[in-house]
Amino acid sequence: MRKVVSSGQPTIKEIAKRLNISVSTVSRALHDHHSIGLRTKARVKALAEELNYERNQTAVYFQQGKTFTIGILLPELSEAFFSSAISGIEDTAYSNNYTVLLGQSHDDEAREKQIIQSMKQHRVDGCIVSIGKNTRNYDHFEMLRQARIPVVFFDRVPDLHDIHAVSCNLESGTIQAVDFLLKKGHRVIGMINGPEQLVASKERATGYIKALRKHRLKYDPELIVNADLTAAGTDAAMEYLLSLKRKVTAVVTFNDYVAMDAVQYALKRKLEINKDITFVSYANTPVSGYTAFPPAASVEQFPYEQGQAATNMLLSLLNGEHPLNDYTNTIMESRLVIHDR
Amino acid sequence: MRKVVSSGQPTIKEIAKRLNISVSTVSRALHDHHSIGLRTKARVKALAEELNYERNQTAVYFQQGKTFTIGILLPELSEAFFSSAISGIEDTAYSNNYTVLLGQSHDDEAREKQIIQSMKQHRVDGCIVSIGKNTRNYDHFEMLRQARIPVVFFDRVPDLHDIHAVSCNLESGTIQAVDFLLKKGHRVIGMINGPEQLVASKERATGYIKALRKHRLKYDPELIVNADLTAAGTDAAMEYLLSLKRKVTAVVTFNDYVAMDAVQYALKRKLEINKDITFVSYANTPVSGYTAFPPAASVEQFPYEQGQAATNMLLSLLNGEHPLNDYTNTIMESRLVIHDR
DNA sequence: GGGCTTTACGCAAACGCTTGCGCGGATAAC
DNA sequence: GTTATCCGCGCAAGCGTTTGCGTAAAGCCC
Repeated sequence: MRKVVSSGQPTIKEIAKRLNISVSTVSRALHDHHSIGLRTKARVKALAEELNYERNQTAVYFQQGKTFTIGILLPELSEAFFSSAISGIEDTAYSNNYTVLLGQSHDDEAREKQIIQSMKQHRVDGCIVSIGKNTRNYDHFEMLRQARIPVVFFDRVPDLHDIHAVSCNLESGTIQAVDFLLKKGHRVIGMINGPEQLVASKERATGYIKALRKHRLKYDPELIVNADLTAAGTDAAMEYLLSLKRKVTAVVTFNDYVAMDAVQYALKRKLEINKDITFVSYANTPVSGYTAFPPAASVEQFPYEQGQAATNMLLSLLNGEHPLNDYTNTIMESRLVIHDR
Repeated sequence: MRKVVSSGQPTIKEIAKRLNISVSTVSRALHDHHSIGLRTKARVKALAEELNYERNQTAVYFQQGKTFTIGILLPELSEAFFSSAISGIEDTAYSNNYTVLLGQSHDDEAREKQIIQSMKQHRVDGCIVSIGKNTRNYDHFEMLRQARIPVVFFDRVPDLHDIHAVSCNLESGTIQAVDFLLKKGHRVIGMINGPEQLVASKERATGYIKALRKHRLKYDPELIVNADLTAAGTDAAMEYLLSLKRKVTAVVTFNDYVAMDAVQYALKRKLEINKDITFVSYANTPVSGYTAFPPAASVEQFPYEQGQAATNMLLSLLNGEHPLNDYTNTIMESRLVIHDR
């Protein structure tokens, strides 16, 4: 017969043989099943302990069709926002006895699809996903749905209605941000927004517009520019904003990294930060506190908490506490954190 | 019999039945086994395609005793160094068809042990580990060895000889760093080092001493202080260094975060950075480029490359290309990156 | 003491897949 | 025409665990 790679790990079969009882009895004894006598239980447990027995989870997973594993798909692990989110996800997954399988898409749609495929093959119980900024096709998630694998999206959420999602209401944060700038006297406020298809970009834009309307100010579409979040893209966006006839005195940037790049560009153009031009941003990255010119304020998006919330939602889907087809979009409030008054 | 939770996913059994052939034939056909006729292969593949068949990996894992999964244990996912490292690990694992299971210890030894335990139960093929800064007991890794699960340590490596490890030679980097400061005229150089039991701390210390010796300068043990890497610990260390009789004009800090905290402390003490006091650090964190007072130089530790190297090493252990008991310590050279001349 | 329930355990199937081996039939070699 | 060779496929075991059901033995009540 086939060569068995004896891993040396003892099995319940082994225990059963040594004790002259059946494997089912051993299994039940180890699970404290009521129908097993106290003496047998004790003997089984003692021997298990002695042999250093450890349940073969792969066998259990296979048998039960459940892996107690959740897949996480993110664009980029090394981005601060996502690494905090992961941290939140891993923590709550861990305390619910789930483990976490990881994949990064690097914002590449093809790789995203492959990772989802691989997770499906791994038979993860569910997924937590933040889509890449270029992803426009959602077939791979549709496949997950057909395989009955629940997915919770967070932060970068596809623009669909029939999904589970956790995200931060950036509209309100944006309103706070623009309010803040208006109160400081700024009237021409630019915005470096992200890729158009991101829900987050839309929320920022509408927040921006609503804030202006609240103050009975006219909205000038020229002032919002969509960028690709790279340093070069940010430079181009800044160049554009500074080239407008109306003099831009403040800019709302997509996130703190964009803000840092924008600051660098402004410095190159000999502008004085917080005087000639003021920046307000998103993410409230801790390191920005150490920077030379941190944004005057930043919208905190609570990545760790978003991770927790997404995981909790997924867990309640997995436990059947929440019906799979009852799509909910948990929205967390963002909050403007003011660094410089 | 037991209720089967029909996941709807077709199995080879199903295919076999529909085609009136045996499961073994189907299995072999899908694997392009030479002993299966071309016609049958085609028929099987066509039907598999049509039914959207997908191999149940949990079954394969179980049957083969291999999971194509590697476990990663790190102190803190949200630390820039580690998130870069993860990124490198995930990338190389991915391109070798391995997936990645994740756990963070938060520098807590108990949690570290639990995670290792969980990974062992998950039957990961191998592990990549960076130990917590408080970990002093290595029993959990000994258990992995007994279970024949190879482990590659990286960055934070336990002080043992019979392990596989990838790390950065901080001694050479430290020599470069101290050289740099000496050439700038500094003669009293402090060092805020990490916890004593970390190998990295020892390397930093010996590098420091060797650099002085190279320049025929006497080594004053008072100038090296071990800290715990928290902001408070850094403050205390700075307070101590600044209280010495000999006036410290430069400080080598354990990493960029410590450097940032130290800078903040110095500012509070009304010291002028790069004049009254100069900092040199480790990690070369990208954000430090944006900070008001980046360290004058930083020792790059190549986290992404360390992650890659560790993964490659683990893979060659798993493929049997490298014997399990041939313990090697791959050492990558660190390199001083000078920001401010 | 007969019928009942309870206690404590064993039997065997099932989860989906891989693989060593056996075997019938076609083909090639002599 | 006989024997050796090879092709194409099926049989069945086995991976470790769980679990529905069957069943002895023991205990209970009247």
